[in-house]
Amino acid sequence: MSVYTPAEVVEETGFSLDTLRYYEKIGLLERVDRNAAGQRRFSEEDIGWLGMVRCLRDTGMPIAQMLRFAELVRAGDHTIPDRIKLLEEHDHQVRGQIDNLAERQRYIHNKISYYRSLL
Amino acid sequence: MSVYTPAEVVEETGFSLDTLRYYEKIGLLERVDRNAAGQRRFSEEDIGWLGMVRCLRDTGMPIAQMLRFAELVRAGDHTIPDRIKLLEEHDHQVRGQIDNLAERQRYIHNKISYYRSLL
DNA sequence: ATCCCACCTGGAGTCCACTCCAGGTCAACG
DNA sequence: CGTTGACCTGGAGTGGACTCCAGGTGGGAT
Repeated sequence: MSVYTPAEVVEETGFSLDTLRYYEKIGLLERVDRNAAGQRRFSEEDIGWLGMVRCLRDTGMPIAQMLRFAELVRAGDHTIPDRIKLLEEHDHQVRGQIDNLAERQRYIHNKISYYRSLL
Repeated sequence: MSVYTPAEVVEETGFSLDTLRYYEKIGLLERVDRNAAGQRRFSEEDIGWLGMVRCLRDTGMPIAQMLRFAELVRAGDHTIPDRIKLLEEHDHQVRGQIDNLAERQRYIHNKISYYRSLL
């Protein structure tokens, strides 16, 4: 089982070291292992979880909801239906965001066309 | 020329009254007319501009950049090429957001499928 | 006439998600 | 052996975008 130093995780996940520490502090990331010197050594699982966190964060999920999801994950397999439900709701949310952006984009295109017509 | 009371603008634009005042205070909204009692009376143009602001805001443009755009608009017609440039750049930004969301959404779908496979 | 409710102003407070800081430890490199 | 430099902790600070508050005015319905 390979482990990752903080610098490697920063590189791998794109989160800053401060953000990783913050996520651990608030419990979004479960207590990360330490080496003898007290330095973090992230596991493969931590990396995987951080991939999920990145996805949820980048699709606009608030930290509070990610925490709820994290708790479901920790609570064990019997929460899988709840996790599916949460992700499906979030998926709808994301679809809504995309549709909304596409619609706003049409407005922007119209505006650009209008401006061009004035030249 | 019809005018709108604050309550009507709130209704029409979906911005809160506090947000409208805030936008005026920072100059995102040009000084709105007042009636004899000092109450705001928004013009048709204000409404139109607020539509643009809503579009830009909802596509994630930071206030600082909206302010730049507002200044271009106020500076007159010779800034139209600059406005087109700004909007085109923002349009790319929005396209990027949409693509990114769509990609993240695939991740979410995979995760949901995976969870379903465990049931 | 009176009462309420929509407004007004300047300024303070809030929320979120980080980000930075001070002061300290350890391992390695030259 | 000294000095980086990567890392640690707890806690304070930041930035963006509002949101709320206190104290006050004015106009319209009853």
